[in-house]
Amino acid sequence: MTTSQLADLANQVQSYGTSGLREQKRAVVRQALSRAALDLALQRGLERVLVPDIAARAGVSPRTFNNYFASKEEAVVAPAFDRIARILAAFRERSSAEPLWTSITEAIVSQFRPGDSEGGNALRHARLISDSPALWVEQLRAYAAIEVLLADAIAQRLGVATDEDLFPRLVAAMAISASRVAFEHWLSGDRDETFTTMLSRALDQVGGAFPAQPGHRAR
Amino acid sequence: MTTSQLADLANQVQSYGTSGLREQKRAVVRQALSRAALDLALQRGLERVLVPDIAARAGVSPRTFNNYFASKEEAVVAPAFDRIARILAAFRERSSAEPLWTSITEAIVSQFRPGDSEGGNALRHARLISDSPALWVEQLRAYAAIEVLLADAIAQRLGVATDEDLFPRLVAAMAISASRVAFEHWLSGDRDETFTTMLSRALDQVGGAFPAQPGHRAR
DNA sequence: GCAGATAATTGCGTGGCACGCACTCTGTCG
DNA sequence: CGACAGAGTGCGTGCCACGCAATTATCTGC
Repeated sequence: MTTSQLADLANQVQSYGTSGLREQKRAVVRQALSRAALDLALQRGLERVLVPDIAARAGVSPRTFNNYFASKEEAVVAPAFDRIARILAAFRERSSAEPLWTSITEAIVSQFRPGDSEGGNALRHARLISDSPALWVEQLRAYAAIEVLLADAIAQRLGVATDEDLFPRLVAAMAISASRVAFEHWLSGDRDETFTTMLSRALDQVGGAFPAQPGHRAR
Repeated sequence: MTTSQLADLANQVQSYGTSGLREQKRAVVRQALSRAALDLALQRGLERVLVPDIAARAGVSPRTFNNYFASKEEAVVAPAFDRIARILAAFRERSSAEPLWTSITEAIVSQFRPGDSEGGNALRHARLISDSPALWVEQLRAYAAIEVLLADAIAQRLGVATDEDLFPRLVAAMAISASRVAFEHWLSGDRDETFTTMLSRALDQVGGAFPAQPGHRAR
C-alpha cells in the first residue's frame, strides 16, 4: 500500500473539521445520499438501484452524487468509515498507562455497545453488505483504512515510526482481523450470544500474542 | 461473508482439474490474457490499458476476455489466486503431527522461497498492484479468498466445523494478515532484509497467541 | 469414428457508470 | 458590498460488464 493510497483511504474518514454553513450543508447532503442509497438498497437490492435513483431520493442531481461518492457501493458503506473515526477517537482517549491491547479492545468494543444503534436496521445493513460482493469488497477497504490509521495511532503512542517498525501495523492488523472474523462469524451463525461478547472473545484470544507494554521486540 | 461469496472467491482459485484438451486450452488462454494484461499495465499503467488491447495481445476477441475475467484488474491479479492454490496444497501436505502454526508458516513461506520467481518481474508486478487502488482492492479479495480456504483446511485438520468454532477462521486470518503486513512493509521499505525473513518474523511474532495443538479453546 | 451433447468464441447490442468541462449559484471574508 | 472560492448541475464522452444468439470446437458413448 502506497502513500497515495493511504491518503485516499484516510480522506474518506469523516474529518468533522470546520463547522461553517458550507461544511455543514455538505455533511447533510452526504448523509442524505448515504441514507438514500442504503434505504433503496434495502428494499430493492443494490443491483436494482441506479445512481440517479439515489440522487433523486436525496433531492440532488445525479452528477452531484459523484462529487461525494465514487460509486453507489461507497455510499452504502460510508457509515463504516464514520465508525472508524469513532473507534480511533476512543482509542486516543484511552490512557497510555493501560496495556496497549486493552486500549485497542475497549476502543473497538465500545463502538458496538450502544445496543445495535438505530434499531434493527443495523443488522439489515450488515447483512446487505455481506451478501453483496460489491459491497463486501467496499467494506474491505474500510477495514484496510482503519488498520492503517489505528497502526499510526499505536505507533504514536509507542513512540516508534511505522515505516521502521512493523509492530504497530501487526498489532492493528490482528485487532481488525479478529473483529472482522468475529463479525462475519456472528452474522452467519445463530447468534445465541451477543456480538460484543463474541467480539471480546476473539480479541482476547488473539491478544495473547502481544506483550502488554512497549517492551515489544519487532526489529 | 455469505456462502455464495465463498463460492465466488473459491472458484477463482485454479482447480487444475481434468487435463482434457478443453481445460488445457482454457488454461492457456487464461494465462495469455493475464500475462497480456500484466505486460501492458507494466509498460503503460493500467489506466491506459483498454480491455480490447489485452484481448488483442492475447489473440482473442474482446468479448472473450469477459468469459475469463470480470475486469482487467482481476486479470492482473490472477497470479495471486494461483499462488493461493499452491499455499493450500503445501499446507495440506504437511504432517498433522507438527504444530499447526508451523505448518501454516512453512506452507506460506515455502511459496516465496524460489527466489522471486520469474526474474525481477515479480517485484514490478507487486509494485504495480500496490500502487494502483483498483488492483490493490482486487488483491484484498485474494487475501480474503485464501483466508477462507485456509480456515477450511485448518478446520478439517482439527476436526471442527468452521460455522461452529471460530478458531480456524481466527488462526487463518492472523496468518494471512501477518503475511500481508509483512509484504506491504517490505515493499515500502528499503528492504535491507529479504522478504522471506521479514515474513517469517511477522508470522513468528503472531503465532505466540495460539496453542500449538488442537487443545484450543474457542467456544 | 461418428453423431449428438456440451462448451467456448465471437459479434452485436444495451444499460450503466465515472468523470471532465463549463456554467451558475451560494456562502465566505476582508 | 464586492470579489473569490467552492459546491451544484447539465451535457457529453469513453469505457465497461454482460445478455443473447449464432458459430465453431471438443467431448462422450456407442
